[in-house]
Amino acid sequence: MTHPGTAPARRRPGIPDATVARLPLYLRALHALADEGVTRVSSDELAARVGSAGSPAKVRKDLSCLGSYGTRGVGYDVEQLVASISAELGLARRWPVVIVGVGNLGHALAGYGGFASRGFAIAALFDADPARLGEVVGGLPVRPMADLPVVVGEQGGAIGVIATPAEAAQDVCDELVAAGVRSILNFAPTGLQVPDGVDVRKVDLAVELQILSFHEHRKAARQVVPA
Amino acid sequence: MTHPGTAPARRRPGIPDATVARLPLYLRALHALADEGVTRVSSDELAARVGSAGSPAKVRKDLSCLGSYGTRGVGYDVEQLVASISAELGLARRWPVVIVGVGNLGHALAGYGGFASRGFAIAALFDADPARLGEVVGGLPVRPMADLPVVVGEQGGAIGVIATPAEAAQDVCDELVAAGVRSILNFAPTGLQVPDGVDVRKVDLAVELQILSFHEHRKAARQVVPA
DNA sequence: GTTTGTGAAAGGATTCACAGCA
DNA sequence: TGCTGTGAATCCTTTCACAAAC
Repeated sequence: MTHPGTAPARRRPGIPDATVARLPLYLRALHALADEGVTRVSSDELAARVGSAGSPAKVRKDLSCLGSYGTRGVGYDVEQLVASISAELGLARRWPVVIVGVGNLGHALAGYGGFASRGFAIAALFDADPARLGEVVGGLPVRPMADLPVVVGEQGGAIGVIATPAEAAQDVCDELVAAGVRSILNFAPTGLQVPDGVDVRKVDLAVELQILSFHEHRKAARQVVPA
Repeated sequence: MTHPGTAPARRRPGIPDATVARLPLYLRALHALADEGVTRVSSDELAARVGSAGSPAKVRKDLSCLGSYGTRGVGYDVEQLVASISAELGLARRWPVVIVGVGNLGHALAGYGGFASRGFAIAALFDADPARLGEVVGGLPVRPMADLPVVVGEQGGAIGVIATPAEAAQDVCDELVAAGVRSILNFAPTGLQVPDGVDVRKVDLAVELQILSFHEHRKAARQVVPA
């Protein structure tokens, strides 16, 4: 910190991306700790809980971005950290999520309980296939794409989830952006072009497997030709 | 390259992780190009196809790890690159995948066509719930966890996918490792402890949304208090 | 002229290691 | 004594920029 002795926490002129990506993992672990009745945790313990992505030094550096919520010689207050990270991630508000594409994956997402418990509310489901319209999935009716701007407008913004086949993804993406969505989670196995100011994160199941495949392949090679 | 004029491609004393994570994206884009009948591609064009994760310089550096498969002034041969990346990722072989947990998400994964077309074969489905045993999902019967070592043994190794609730994930992970699985894709929202030599990749849907939430939150703040 | 391949520079992220505080 | 907070050092990644090759 630049100078000591003033307000307890000043922080945050830009949190590194790598840290932002880990804050949700800490939050997850802290909620689990809270459920177990634990009230204090050290950087060592928290790192262990997070698994392979965590080291004690990383935990401390990451958390120091939020201000000083730890006590030397003792550790961090679980409840306080939960509050601080939640605030930083913008989870004070419950974000509306719209899911486009109600195939296999869309169904699974619509039925996933983990969203509600972690700050998100599924606001609506959409599908381009007229045959699916009106079908009720996870308690919500499937709506036509034409309704998208209305729903996003009503919600005052939303996070968009693309769960369509690859061929449809760019069109859907364009429609989401036109409707005012500025954050998109893309499950379709294709890259998306978006204007500045729109964030896209992608999850491609086959890509994850291929990365594992690379390492598995290497391990196998190492056994045959050791050293 | 250290010295010119010898064999056409020498390569690969360790590919950086960041590059490994992008090779599947290039492969995806190249397959799409091939389907369109395109036979040559430049680093600029490939970068554009990959979307936000690509820059021409990155493409060139990444591909240079595989050896020299480009032609200056012309670009890369699509077919040759597909072959070269596939080989590097170990996709000559079709990897068996075992899925544990046949809930919402497990169903979606079992029914996902994208695995087969991209180098993977679902070898078996498992669930700890006796009520689900024998149920047929995506053409495969749900089997008891006790069968896991047999199946992994028969296949000579496999990639494990954990699609269970968080509470069960660590136990399932231990069983997978005990059965000989050394590469795991974890969809359960919890960190996993694994011994050395086992790779874990994780996909947590709520975590992805929370990262988007952070940026959305920031964007909103920026509008209210503009610089 | 065009586009690759690659050193060199710049920018981030992680780890180290220890001062500072409870 | 124990554990946080943090500069310094290290490592990894990305970008730049240009010579070499077509």
